[in-house]
Amino acid sequence: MRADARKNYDHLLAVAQKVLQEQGADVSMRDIARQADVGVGTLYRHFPTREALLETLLRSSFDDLAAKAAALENDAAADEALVAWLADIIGFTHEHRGILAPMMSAIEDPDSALHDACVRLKAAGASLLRRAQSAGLARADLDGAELFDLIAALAWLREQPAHAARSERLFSIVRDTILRVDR
Amino acid sequence: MRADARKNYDHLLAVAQKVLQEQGADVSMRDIARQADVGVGTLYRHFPTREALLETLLRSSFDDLAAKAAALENDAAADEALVAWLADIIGFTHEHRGILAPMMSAIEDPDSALHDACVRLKAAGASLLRRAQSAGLARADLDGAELFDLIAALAWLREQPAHAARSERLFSIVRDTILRVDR
DNA sequence: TTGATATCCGGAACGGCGTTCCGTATATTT
DNA sequence: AAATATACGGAACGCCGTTCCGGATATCAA
Repeated sequence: MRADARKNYDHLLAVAQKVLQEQGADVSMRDIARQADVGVGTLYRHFPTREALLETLLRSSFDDLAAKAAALENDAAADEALVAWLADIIGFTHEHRGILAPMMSAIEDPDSALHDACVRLKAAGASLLRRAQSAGLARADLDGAELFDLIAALAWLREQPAHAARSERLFSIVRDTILRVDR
Repeated sequence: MRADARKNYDHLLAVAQKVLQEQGADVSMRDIARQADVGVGTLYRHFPTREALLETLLRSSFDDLAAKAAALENDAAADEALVAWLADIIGFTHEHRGILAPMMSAIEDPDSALHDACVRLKAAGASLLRRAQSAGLARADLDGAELFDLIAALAWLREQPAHAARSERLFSIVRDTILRVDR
């Protein structure tokens, strides 16, 4: 990569990080380019799709979430481990406003730059769920896909201004539902 | 209203109904005008916002939902009544793809043409919930706002292609959560 | 140092969007 | 038939995502 290209690439990443954080993941590509004092062509050359940009920006966060999940696999309390990770991932989507929509399309599109990250998250959740189920700490009639749906739904709710106040409340309701073991 | 205006109004409504059903509630206003062989100005004159158009189109559906709720108030089984109505409203949002987003903003915006309809739905759900709670058939630690959130989340999930297959499954999970009475 | 060349940049261009506005046409009333 | 009120169409404005290419710039070879 040519030196000027590298510089632009790094600069774009830095600016995009700030702008995304301020405006949400659905800012216009033009805005990002403008804020970086760069032509829109330059932005698209380095990141051919919005998802490619998001993937690059969030890779470390995704890695963190995966690492956290792996660490929690060894946590003594399988139920608390699962719940803690759920809270993490919902916090993540909330922290990165607007990321949910691209993730939901990415999970269905193997060509999306975000596809792998989503699949990894889903698998990590499924694994934590299975462990909790094996320990008899989570309801048995739930699979990874369903868990992912529940997480996504909670994350979506959290993006709705009208719902903000009830965020923790609904999380705890869903938590109880997941952990409830019929006895 | 002038005769030609009335004609256009009716025609627009008919065309919009068809187009919305085919393309979802987020079709471009231009498309609607085009399909109706009408200038875009004419569409906007009759329906100054997309929400105004949606409200007019769906008014009868909203009324039906309200009437259904009222009828269910007299149903012997308060729990089944609540669940039946939940299924109805989720079916409604699914039938009218794309209606959820405008509804979620409308509920926070008293000036939206959809605001009243949303408030009525929320109130109807809350009422059915209270009745089930009084009968000891629904968990007591849930209020109307939270119920509305749960419905919205399920409706949102149902709009996600990736989730389609698990639609009924998750509905029944949430149903159990709502109806579960700690004993 | 000086070409030559590969690479990269900026921004115009295309088609689409929501929305506003107004000159023109049509219906209604006098 | 003339006057008036009303409604119509679509151009215009400023946004958007995305593509494309002429010109600028960095790198490399001589």
